[in-house]
Amino acid sequence: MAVTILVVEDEPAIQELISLNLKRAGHMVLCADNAEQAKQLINNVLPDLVLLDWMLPDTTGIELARRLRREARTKSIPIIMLTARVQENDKISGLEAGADDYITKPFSPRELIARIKAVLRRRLPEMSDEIIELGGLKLDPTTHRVHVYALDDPSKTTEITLGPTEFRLLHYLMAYKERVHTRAQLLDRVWGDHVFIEDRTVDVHIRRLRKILEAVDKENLVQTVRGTGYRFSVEFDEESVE
Amino acid sequence: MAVTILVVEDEPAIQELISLNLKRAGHMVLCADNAEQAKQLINNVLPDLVLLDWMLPDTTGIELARRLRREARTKSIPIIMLTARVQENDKISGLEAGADDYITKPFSPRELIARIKAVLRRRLPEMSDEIIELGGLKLDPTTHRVHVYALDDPSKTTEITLGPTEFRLLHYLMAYKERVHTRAQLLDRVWGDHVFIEDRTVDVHIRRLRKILEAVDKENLVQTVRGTGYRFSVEFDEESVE
DNA sequence: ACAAAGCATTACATATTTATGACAGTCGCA
DNA sequence: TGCGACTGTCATAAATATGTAATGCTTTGT
Repeated sequence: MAVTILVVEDEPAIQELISLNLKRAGHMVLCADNAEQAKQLINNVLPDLVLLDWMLPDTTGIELARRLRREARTKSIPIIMLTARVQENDKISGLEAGADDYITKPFSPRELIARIKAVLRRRLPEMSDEIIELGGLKLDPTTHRVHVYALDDPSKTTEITLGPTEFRLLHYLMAYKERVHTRAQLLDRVWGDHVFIEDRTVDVHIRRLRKILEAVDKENLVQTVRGTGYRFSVEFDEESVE
Repeated sequence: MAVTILVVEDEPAIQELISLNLKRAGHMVLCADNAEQAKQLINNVLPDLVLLDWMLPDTTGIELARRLRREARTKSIPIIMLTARVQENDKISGLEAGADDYITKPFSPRELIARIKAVLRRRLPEMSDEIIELGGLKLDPTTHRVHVYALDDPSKTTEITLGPTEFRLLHYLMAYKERVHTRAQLLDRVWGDHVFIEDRTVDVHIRRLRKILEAVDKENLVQTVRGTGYRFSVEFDEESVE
C-alpha cells in the first residue's frame, strides 16, 4: 500500500539512509530536519506514520510527539521513536509521550521495515496489505481484488469490480468492521486529509458500493446508522425489532 | 539469467573450488579474500548474490553482512553464509544479521548450487533463470525466448519476439503474477533503481507488450487496475458480474 | 398526522486516468 | 556513415470515475 512516512531526523546521513530504505520498500517519504519543519510538512500532507528522532536541535522529539498526540488531526498517526541511546528512560518517556514503538540506533533496515509493518498492522489495519475476509467477502490489497461467495457455500466465488474510491472505502470499512464511521471520518481516512468535499458525497459512494454488493446478494453488509454514519457489519440486525 | 555472485572467502582453495563450480553453473563470479576487498568490489559492480564466509581475517563475515544490509544500495542483495562450524549459534546470528540462508562446510557443489537457486527463487524470482509458464505463455530467461500456445491445445506453439524492455517487463510481471504494481514500482524494479523516467512511459511499454500479446490472442493477461497500476493475471474477471 | 431532518437515488457535467499513435533521439552494428 | 531497432516523451482520444445538486423516501418528534 502507498504509505506516506515522515522522517524527522537532523543527521543528514541517517535521514538519507532511512529515506532510501523506505523508498525501496515502496513507501512515500517526507523528510524534516527539525520539529518546526516537520510541523509545516504535516500541515500540507498528513503522513500515515512518523519516524521521530529523540534528539532534535530545536524542540525535543518527545515534545513534538506530544503535540502530534494533542491535535485532533494528527492524533491517530502512529509514531516510532528513533533513539541513539539505550537508556531505559528514553523508552519509557517516549512511550509515555505517545510513541507506538521505538527503535535504537544503530538498526538494520530490515528491522526498521519490520517495525513499521507491525505498527501499521496494529494502528492502521487498512494500510497493511493483509487479506481481509468477512461475511463472504474476500478483499486482497496486493492483487487489488474482491471475491464474493455465499456463506453457506464458499466453494464458488465471483469477482466484483470496484472503482478506486469504492475499493478504498470498502477496504477501510472492512478493516474497521462493526465500527460506525461518521462521514467526516470517512472523508478524512478514505479520501485523505484536507479534502474539501461535501459530506453528502459519502452517501453517493456508499450507494455505489452497495449497488455492486447488492448484485451479488450482499446487501446487509454496509449498514446505515442513522444520525451517525455507516458501518460494515456481518452481524444481522435487520429484523431485530419488529 | 546472468547472475553475478560475489564470493567472500579467505581460503584460496575453497575460493577456487566454489568459483569453478559457480562458473560451471553459468554464473558470473567475483572473488574477494576479505571484507575490505569485498566492499571495493561491490562499489564497482553490484552483485546479485553474496556468498560470505563466516570467518574472515579482518572483519567477521557477520559484520560485513550487517553493513550490506544497512546500506540502501546493497540492502536487497541475498546473502548466503558459509560456515565451517556446525554450531547452532552460527546459524542464528548469521540469519539475524540478514543472511538469507547458510551452508556448512564441507558442502557439495550440488548443494551449493541448489541453495543459490532456492534463495534466488525466494528473494528475486525474476533473477532466477527458471522458466515461467503461465496462461499459455512460456518465458525462458536463459534462452531469452517467449513461446505462446493456446491453453486448450498446448501442442503447437508460436514464438514471439520482444524488445529488451518488454521482455524484462513481462518477465517481472510474470514472476510476480496477480500482484498489482504501481508505475513507480515497475520503474524501480524493471528499469532499475533511481531512473528518472516519466511514470507515463510505463504505459507505453505496457502498450507495446500488449500489442504483441494481442497478436497471439493473449489480450487479457496484462490487466490495468485503474488508479493503481498493472498486473499480470491468469484469472478471468471480464464478465464476472452481470 | 405533519413537518423537519436525515438518508437514498438518480442524473449529469466535469475531472481524472489510460490508451494510442506519432515523433525524435540513441545505440549498436554492418 | 547509414540503417534499423529501441526508447522515452508528448499530444490527443477514449474510457471511467467523481462530486454535486435535485428529488423522492423514511424516520423522528410533536
